[in-house]
Amino acid sequence: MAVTLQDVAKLAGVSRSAVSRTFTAGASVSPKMRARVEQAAQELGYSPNALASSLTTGRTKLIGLVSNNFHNPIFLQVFDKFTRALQDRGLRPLIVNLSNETDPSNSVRMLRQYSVDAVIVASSTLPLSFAEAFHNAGVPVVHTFGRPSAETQVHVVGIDNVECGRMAARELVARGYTSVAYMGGPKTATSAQDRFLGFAQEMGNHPNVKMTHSFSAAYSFDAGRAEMMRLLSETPAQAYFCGDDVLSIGALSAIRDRGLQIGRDIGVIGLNDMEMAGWELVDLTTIHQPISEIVATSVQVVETLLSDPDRMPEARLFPCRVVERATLAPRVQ
Amino acid sequence: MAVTLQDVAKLAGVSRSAVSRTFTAGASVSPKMRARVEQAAQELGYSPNALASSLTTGRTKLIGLVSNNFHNPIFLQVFDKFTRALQDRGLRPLIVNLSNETDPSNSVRMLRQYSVDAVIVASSTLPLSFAEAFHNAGVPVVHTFGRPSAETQVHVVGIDNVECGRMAARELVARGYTSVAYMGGPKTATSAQDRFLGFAQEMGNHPNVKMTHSFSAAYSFDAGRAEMMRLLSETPAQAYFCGDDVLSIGALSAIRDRGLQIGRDIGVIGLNDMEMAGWELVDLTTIHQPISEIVATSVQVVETLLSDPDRMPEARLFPCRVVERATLAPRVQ
DNA sequence: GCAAAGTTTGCAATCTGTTGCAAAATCTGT
DNA sequence: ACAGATTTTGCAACAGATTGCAAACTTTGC
Repeated sequence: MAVTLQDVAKLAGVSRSAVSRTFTAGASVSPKMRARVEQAAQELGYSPNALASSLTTGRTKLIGLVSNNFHNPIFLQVFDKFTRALQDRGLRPLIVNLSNETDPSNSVRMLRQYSVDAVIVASSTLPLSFAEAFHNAGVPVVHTFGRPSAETQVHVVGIDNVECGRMAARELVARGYTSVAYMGGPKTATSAQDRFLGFAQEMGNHPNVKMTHSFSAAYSFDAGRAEMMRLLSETPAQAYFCGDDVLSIGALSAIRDRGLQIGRDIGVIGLNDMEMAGWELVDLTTIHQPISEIVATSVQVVETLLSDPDRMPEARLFPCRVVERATLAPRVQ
Repeated sequence: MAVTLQDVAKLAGVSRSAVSRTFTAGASVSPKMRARVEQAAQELGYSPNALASSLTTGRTKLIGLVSNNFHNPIFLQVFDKFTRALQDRGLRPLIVNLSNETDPSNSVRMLRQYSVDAVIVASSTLPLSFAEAFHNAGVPVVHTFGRPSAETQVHVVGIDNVECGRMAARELVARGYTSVAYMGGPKTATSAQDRFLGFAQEMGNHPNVKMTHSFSAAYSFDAGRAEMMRLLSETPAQAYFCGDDVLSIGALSAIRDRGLQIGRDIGVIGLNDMEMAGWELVDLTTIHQPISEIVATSVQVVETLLSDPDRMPEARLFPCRVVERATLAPRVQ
């Protein structure tokens, strides 16, 4: 059914090599030859088989894009940007949905079977070991939204979660709250841990402000709402740093339900600055995470890794900034 | 670097065919042989090269998943379900993000180069011709969320948008509104057209109720908000059927901004029943679209198409139902 | 224990394309 | 028009697997 190199060669009356070369950038073909081949190819509707060529070249241009985060709307943006950036460079994203997996070995095997040229692990909740499994299998890998670490061999692109924790803490202190809390994502997520670390660290500088903390079950609306419900039934803090916007929105929902007024009775600051955070009915004060830059950089790193797979691993962390909206009390002069 | 069939064969002291057969389900290998090969494979960490095998078998197990909808949160659910359903069947989704494309030919070419076994077009805004382009290229295709048509050769899985339009109209009439409107998605989207068709058709049975309509720029929050802003500055209807939940939420935002009370002053009914529609701060009355079934069926159809590519095309449409929440006036007795 | 039937195995061709190498063709300068 | 340099072309081997076929083995029935 499909038309092959062979068919084109026959029709054009030339060797198979000639056809191959017309479709290989930088190969030596005379204009005359090229014209003849292209004519024949046109006629037959030929287009080269990328998989067959990958056999000899050792390059598939397939990039594994693995994530376990298919419930947080921010990841739709992430996927959008990733898929576009990759295809703009002629690379093809092969998606792996890890939602229930805890064991990397399956995905490693599968992606190796498809000879992906590299893997992007896009998750702030997967442990370092996950990305490392790819590295150990000899596949270049970048961990987007990962935790940087001196000992690892994997490239990391993301934000400094510890610094974000500090930033949130400073922000709450500056608003004059005297009792604050961290309501994190799942305890096992590196991002949840690091954000807490920074938060607690900064609060250490303000012994007169009371600090508590807790973790919720997932980075999801329901988890945020449930956790805030629980907190409100005890003695709540004056303001919360929620580990993520969608968690924050869940928390806001619980707070409203209790008839408390957000911003005045109780403050919330999130993290991510997802599109929805700016919607009038949410209007969430949050820490902006520069998703576009993170994704763009990740793809860039992948690209350099393609030509230089053993390049020294580095961590590329982007600065964040707080976006002031309506869920915190005004700054104290 | 990579270990091949050859290497395993050598180590096990058997022919390459033997190794190939141990890794091919249903091939004839003695238990003794199999054990020996598996032992050797284990030792070398061998796993077969899916791409090389696809050369001879003509099957890649790659499924093109093409969409242009990376801004509507409902599509994160869609991707989640698709990627899982596919990988549960040993199929691999190769994503194509079409956001800016209008010409199918690029994606057709690209997916043919990668020899995808089939394509899923997941979009309610792309024209029929898009999916047909794949069919014409000889690639089995199912159009999820597409518009069924008697003349086409492509399989369609989705909902009956015309019926949904009628359903919305009946619902608004039952609430006693005397002036209603349709605020659709982009005029070029088949879903927006069909929903309007049904809406207008049903309203034809109620000449005493005034009906108007308009289309917005996209299925997005911003578009919904902008369009509702515009409508409110003229003489708004009492209730709106918005073509989609995210559009509805945009509209709600505009309505609140005007200081109008939702449900009492002005009614809104959406379509999709996205997760967010159930969040307390949204609480949107909407028409539920059974995403899970639609996706599951789409993948099923793809699977049957793999073994029987020329199977008669059919449309599989799922019933929808309205989910009553807080954005419409109560039903009139 | 033997022939017939049934299994398992290996050989060699095949899938589609790339590439090093040497032969053929073309170009250059005079 | 010719030698020498340069470019273009085709041959044949190769990438990593699968598979029809026939040879080699096992099993079965008697």
